[in-house]
Amino acid sequence: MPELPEIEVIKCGLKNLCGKKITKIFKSNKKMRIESSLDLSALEGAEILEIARRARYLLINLSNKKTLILHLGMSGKVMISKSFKKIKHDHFACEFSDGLWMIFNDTRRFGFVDLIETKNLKNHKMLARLGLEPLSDEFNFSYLKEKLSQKKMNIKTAMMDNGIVVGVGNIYINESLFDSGISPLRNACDLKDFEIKKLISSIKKIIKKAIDLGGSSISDYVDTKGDLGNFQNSFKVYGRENQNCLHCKNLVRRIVQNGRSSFYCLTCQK
DNA sequence: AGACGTACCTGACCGC
DNA sequence: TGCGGTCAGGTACGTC
Repeated sequence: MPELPEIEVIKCGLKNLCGKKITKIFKSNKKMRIESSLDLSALEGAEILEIARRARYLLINLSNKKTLILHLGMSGKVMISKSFKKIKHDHFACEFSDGLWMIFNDTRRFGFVDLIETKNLKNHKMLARLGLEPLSDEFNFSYLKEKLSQKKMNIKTAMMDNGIVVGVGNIYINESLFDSGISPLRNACDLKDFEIKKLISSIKKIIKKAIDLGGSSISDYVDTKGDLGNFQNSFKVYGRENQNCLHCKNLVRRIVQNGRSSFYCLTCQK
């Protein structure tokens, strides 16, 4: 499933679409999580100016002052192909003047495709209330200390709150808490200063490494060329229930917090 | 207002 | 072989 590193890898894979003109649109009649604000046929004739990313949203800025927003949900894929033969779960595709196609396929339809006036982008209901990018300089000790001081919930759930920091999903928060030696059960507001600092550096380190390795391929993530990522081979706790902790050899435990699996080591994470 | 639970969706997997 | 149940999880929304 795509988290921030996977979206970043896909963004880079789409960069060579810049300068291309959209000539044709395909849209399935299956309902996505949210319906497009503008008629997608307005894409035809537009040129791609820039590919950007905010949180888990891919933002494709167009010459007609509109922005195409793609969200991959749990199972979305974006592929670049020399032809388009519709297969199951293809929900959106556009052809460019050189014959290339960009195809959006999403088995579980947790994702969506939306077209919006670029000037209204910041007010889009999915983008308006987002917290900081984890790799930004603003995501630092003083910011996180302030945010966590208001949170009575456990640290794992708190860090998955998009209003604090974006793009850190279940895999990366599990790995980051293990790396920083912090139990997912700790109250967010009880973390010591040194623990907050360690957690921030772990998150930044792990997300950077995941981007370098091409993202994590579990279930069905692939990049725009259909290649798998490699970060899943670096997991230290995620998905390792009842296996030995790589540091102390005790068993990795699995619990459920806020309806999501948490994996952690009782000995290494306090 | 903050915290928590649930719905959305499909395919893989498991036990009988 | 097949069938029903469970799980995966980002996000919005409903409820207390």
